[in-house]
Amino acid sequence: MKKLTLSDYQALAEFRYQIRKFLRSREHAVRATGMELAQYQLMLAIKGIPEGVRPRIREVANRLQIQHHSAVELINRLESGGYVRRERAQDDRREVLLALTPKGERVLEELALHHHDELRSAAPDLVAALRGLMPPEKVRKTSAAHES
Amino acid sequence: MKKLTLSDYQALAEFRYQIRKFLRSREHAVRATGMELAQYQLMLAIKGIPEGVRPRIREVANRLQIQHHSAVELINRLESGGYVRRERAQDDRREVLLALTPKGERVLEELALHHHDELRSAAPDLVAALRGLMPPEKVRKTSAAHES
DNA sequence: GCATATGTATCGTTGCACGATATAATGGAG
DNA sequence: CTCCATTATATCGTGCAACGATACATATGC
Repeated sequence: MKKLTLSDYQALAEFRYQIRKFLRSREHAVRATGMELAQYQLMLAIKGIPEGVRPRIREVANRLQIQHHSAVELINRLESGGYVRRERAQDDRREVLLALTPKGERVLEELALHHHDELRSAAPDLVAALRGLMPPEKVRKTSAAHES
Repeated sequence: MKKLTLSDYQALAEFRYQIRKFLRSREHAVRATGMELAQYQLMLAIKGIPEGVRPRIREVANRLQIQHHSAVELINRLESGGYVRRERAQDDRREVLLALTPKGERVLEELALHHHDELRSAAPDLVAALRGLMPPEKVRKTSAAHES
């Protein structure tokens, strides 16, 4: 099995650094509204849930890739903050459906707009950092790009 | 100021989901060795530090984009686990230089190898997800696109 | 030598996430 | 219809990560 060279380690570390710088500024933006990053992400998961999928706790937990009871805790905090509302499903009364409150919608919109812009402007750097990890010969075509 | 459409929210949520799935599998790989993700990342930051930069605590904290005292705590745990060694700098005795122990090197190599492979195979999907966030017309050239 | 800056460490707190376990509702086997 | 396994949610106790405030040590300029 092949070994990593020092510059492989450097590329990994550099990629992580770039991602993290981006994440960090988002963290600050989120905190400035009085929420935590994980809470914003949960709200985003509710809002951005694919068509036809019901916003149950389990579903949202899956989208966030956390245990369902971690989601429960996040939702408890979000509900206390007045960002999110729980609602028992009527057909299957085990299910709890989630909805954003008007306050939640407002905050989410502001943050997501910022997030969207930032991500779009960071995208080229992220792509470049990913290229740094690829074998040198294959760098040119990242995925489907029929080069210039 | 422009508003986000529902599909913008879905794209953001989807991107987050894809990243997170990747991150999660790494988390599991790291935990399986008895470490936490953040601890692995700190070790990677030590190993992958740019040439000519000394692995001081402050420096590493900067690379991780955390407060220096958060790094101190991570390092305390890493040192207890025998992954990392502290060493006072001789010229400036305020500085603490970090080095991986043989055990740390071994674990890091194994994890980073796995990480490197995974990241390389996930790269096209990540790039594709990033494209999903770009305006449809500008999709072709990911980075250097000067407007239409 | 002393004030100030810089680097590291400690304390107390909060949030996140987890495993284990509990409670509630559903649905199927008999 | 009753019992039981399954599914969905919630609670409890724990550990890690990160933070702000603060303290301590060393270095450097005046």
